[in-house]
Amino acid sequence: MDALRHTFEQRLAAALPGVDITLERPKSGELGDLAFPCFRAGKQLGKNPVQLSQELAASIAIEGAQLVAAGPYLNLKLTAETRAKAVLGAILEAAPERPYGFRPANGKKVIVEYSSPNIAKLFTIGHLRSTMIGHALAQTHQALGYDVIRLNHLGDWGTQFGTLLAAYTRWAQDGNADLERDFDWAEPAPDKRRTPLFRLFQLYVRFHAEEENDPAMRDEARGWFKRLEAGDAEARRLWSWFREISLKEFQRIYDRLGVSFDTLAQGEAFYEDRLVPTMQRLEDAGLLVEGDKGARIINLEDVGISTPCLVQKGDGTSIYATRDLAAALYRKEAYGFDRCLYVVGTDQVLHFQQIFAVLDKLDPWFKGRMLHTPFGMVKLPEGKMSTRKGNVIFLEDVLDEARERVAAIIDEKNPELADKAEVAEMLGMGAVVFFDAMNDRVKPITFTWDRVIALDGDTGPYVQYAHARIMSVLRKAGGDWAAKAQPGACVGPVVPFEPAALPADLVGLEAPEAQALLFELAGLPGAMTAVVEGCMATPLARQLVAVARSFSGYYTNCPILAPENTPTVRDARLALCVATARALRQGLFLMGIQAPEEM
RNA sequence: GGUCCCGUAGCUCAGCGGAUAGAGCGACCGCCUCCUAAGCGGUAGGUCGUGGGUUCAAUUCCCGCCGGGACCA
Repeated sequence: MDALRHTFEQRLAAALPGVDITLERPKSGELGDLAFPCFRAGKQLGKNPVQLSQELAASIAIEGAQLVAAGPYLNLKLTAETRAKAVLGAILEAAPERPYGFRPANGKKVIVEYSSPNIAKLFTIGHLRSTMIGHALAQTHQALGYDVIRLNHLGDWGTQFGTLLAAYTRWAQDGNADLERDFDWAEPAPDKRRTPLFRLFQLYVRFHAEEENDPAMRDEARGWFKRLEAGDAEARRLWSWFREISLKEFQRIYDRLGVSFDTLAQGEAFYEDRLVPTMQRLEDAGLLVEGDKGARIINLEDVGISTPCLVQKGDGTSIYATRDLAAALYRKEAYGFDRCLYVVGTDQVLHFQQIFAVLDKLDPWFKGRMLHTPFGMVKLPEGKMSTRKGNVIFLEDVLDEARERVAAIIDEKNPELADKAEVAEMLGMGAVVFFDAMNDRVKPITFTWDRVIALDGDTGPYVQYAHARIMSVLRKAGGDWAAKAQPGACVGPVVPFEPAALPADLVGLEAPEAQALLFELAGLPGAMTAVVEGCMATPLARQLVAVARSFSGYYTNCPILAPENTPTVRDARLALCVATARALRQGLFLMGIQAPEEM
């Protein structure tokens, strides 16, 4: 396909010297495979675009393709066979280490900072957004040849530890020091949540509830955080223990989600001893100004940000802006990146504008390298979720509920299925994770169970279903067909398949449904590029749906194993199945979703 | 009060300078003697919030206004 594109571009350039040639992808495969809109060229040459397109169609010839003038567009339409050969070849003959749509190393380094949960809090449905968007971005960048560093800026420092330390010493230390039992003042935790982390969370929630009526408690919490920052041994010991408890739980969730990081050791606390040098650098650069109550701030009015960046509070304690600055400076030294993505919610847009502006002032090197990828908050129909108030939807509850709903459907539709539990987990996850990617907009999401765990229509399970059906056909085809859609062990973003030879003859794929499927498969590399350019998984998710949808059309209209098919037709159609299965499996994997063999 | 984001079909959302504005859900009508009906086909449903401007071309870019949200104070 790339070769054909190149030829088309060259022919156009030869016919239109001095005109910039930008090709588009037509809206549908019926129009063609590549389109050249003649508006701009027409203007440059003083010609009517409709006429220009007709002239070009008549004067340019490309083997295996037809040039069609459609109004002001010049469309390159491949013959059924060329299209099949180009697309199937690109997928089936790809080297195992560089699947379809992947690119060779480009020497660029990208840091993706994502997930970043706070210690002592449980994952809510909100955390899924950062975690899975970040995961998909990391995977796709890697697929396109970037060197990716996956960082988790754990919230393991900050004033919330003051709260936690105060709450723990107040209510837990004597009676329940090891957090092994439920508290007698709290609702007993459901079985699956009877963990030390959940009890820490309960302490946190209780402290905030009682603090409302007792402002003195706020000072108590602040006092503990000061002790922690000052290196107080007891505060440190508890902090480190809380952290350990939390990390153990987090790891379990990450394992379930199939997400991993280069390190979990570079959370906020990691930068603690870099705060003083960072403040010094700001001071040396003459950026620090005295704010209200002895706070230290940096004015950003000259760069169009009216709110100054607060880097140290009046009481001398640090704030997360300082830690983000220290982190960025450290990352420059340690990694020397080309791009640093922060997958953090829209509520932090001002914060990152400020951080990036301060970095620009401090060191021009940062200019253009820092990028905030904001995503909308998850809200409940009754309003904002609040961990403090305890009205939250926990991520694990959503995943469990999704799994149960899927299991019920399996019992109804395919009770004989082996590995029921495993498949239910795959599909449940597929539903929840895919939903999130389909809605990757800056707009907030209102959580309702039926929306987030939808299983019909444009959903993860729909794409997974297409894959399962293909595998079923391939199994029935016998021979080594099923094996051709069976990958080796995944490495990074790569789902490795052994190269498979194209059938010698590709007749049997002339039907519009087969051609439409080929067209959508051809759109996947572009979708991957769009993920990296737009920093969102949405284009990939939508292209996968388009592939799955056109596969359904192909499946219903082009019988693959029908006895009346000649072996040639059968083989060509099976080859398209294998290619589709490979593409779907790889695409889903980039998003962190597994493709089942059967469902 | 200031800054930023969002207003597209009954609902949830794509599209974000160009070819007849697309999906899913919901509604209605069809399709399992045939490779998994978690599916497929069809019908109904839109002055792309609103008023200007830029352009050969605006749902898409710019400005005002009206609604909704976020952040800062």
